[in-house]
Amino acid sequence: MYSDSGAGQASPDRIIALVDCNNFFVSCERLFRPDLRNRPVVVLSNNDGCVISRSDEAKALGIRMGAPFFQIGDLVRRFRVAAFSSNFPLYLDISRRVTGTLEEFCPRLENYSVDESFLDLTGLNRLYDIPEYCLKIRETVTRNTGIPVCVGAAATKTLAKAANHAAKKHFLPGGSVVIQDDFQRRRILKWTPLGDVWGIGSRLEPKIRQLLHAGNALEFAEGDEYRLRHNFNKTVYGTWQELNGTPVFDLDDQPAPRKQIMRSRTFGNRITDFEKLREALAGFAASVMQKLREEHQYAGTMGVFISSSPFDERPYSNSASLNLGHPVNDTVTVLNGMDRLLRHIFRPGVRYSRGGIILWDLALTPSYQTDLFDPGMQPGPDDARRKKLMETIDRINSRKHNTIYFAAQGPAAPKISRQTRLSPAYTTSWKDVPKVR
DNA sequence: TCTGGGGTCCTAGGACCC
DNA sequence: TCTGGGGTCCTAGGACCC
Repeated sequence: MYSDSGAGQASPDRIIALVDCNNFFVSCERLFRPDLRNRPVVVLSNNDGCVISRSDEAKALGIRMGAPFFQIGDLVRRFRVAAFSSNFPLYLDISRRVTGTLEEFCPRLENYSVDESFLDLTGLNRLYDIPEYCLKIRETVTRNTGIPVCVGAAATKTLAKAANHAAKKHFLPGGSVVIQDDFQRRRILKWTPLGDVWGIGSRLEPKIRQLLHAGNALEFAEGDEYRLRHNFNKTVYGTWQELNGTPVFDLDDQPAPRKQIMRSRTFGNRITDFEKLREALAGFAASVMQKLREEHQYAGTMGVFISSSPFDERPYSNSASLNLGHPVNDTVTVLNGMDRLLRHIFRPGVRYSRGGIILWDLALTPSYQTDLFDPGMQPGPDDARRKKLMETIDRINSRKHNTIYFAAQGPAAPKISRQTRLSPAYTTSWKDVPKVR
């Protein structure tokens, strides 16, 4: 993430654009439901628990990000708010289409999240007028995919974020803001509340406000460098430098393989029974191992965690981990490990509301060669059979999720959470493709 | 019995992001 | 009754070694 070299010595025409989809999950749902165009719409988290995406109309009603759905029941009924369970396969598919369009504009691109990409436009100012180019990106994405986006561009990622934020909040028209000189930089930063700066969250905001007497991004950027460096860590200092136009965070267009993978859910109903809990965790294990194999990785360490609701009178949570000896990618080994770990931390009488599996020490090879002289570490015929079995299961399940599952997952394997407001899988499942009459 | 400093490695916890 | 899921990075402090 940090520049290895040349931080602060970027070419004078370095320009990074951030393209951010507006209300992304809601916009995806609206693609196939044009009748929802001017209605308030929200998308809900797992178990239809919290609001995780809101249309402008829903925001105007005062529905907060993360609001528990059951708490806004009145608003939902009174204003006919359309609510959807989250449909991640759909959102991922649309996300890929957006990225595909962006690639036509810029070869160097970082997919920062499902709804945001950084584009390196450095050098293009010799061929194009950058503000015009950004507007064209915006129009083309919307035309090709139906998803509205905003664009912000500047010399650093943090400034591009601020510019994008300004475009989104309708500070400036056109849905695109480009910072090209110091006057524009100061103007945008003055409009940006401190807590909206990328990298400044709810814990740091009051501390910075107090120590640097800063209420907005400009006052933060002009705060005393010495005080800053002696009171905060280097990430905060990096953010400060970026607001002042010095690049610190590089474009990460070739992300390293991830370092951990996990699967966890809040259960649709509380679980007290050991067997039921084990079945739920077996489902997470199967899912996380499939993901691991998809990414051609092997795990060296696994962990299990379980907890009651934090709102319980006497909350309980615990976790345990296990060194797997050598990196593995077969589900059976992890299911056995999960069983051992769970027996260790399971406490009877607790109403469990959540659990999960984590894998660490990921590697791209099984690394049998750790000990050439120990025949126990060589791949044997069992490993080959196991490998073949996993490949077969993955191939079948890639066509239809959970067609084959492990006995440990129990008879109710696919149903751990409640999703009562799911939209059809318009783009990823043939049977749900909309029909033209 | 008491007494030193410096280095590395690991882990837990805290902060952030979307 | 009902409160998301999946990541990253940084730092402090303990264990251990010489």
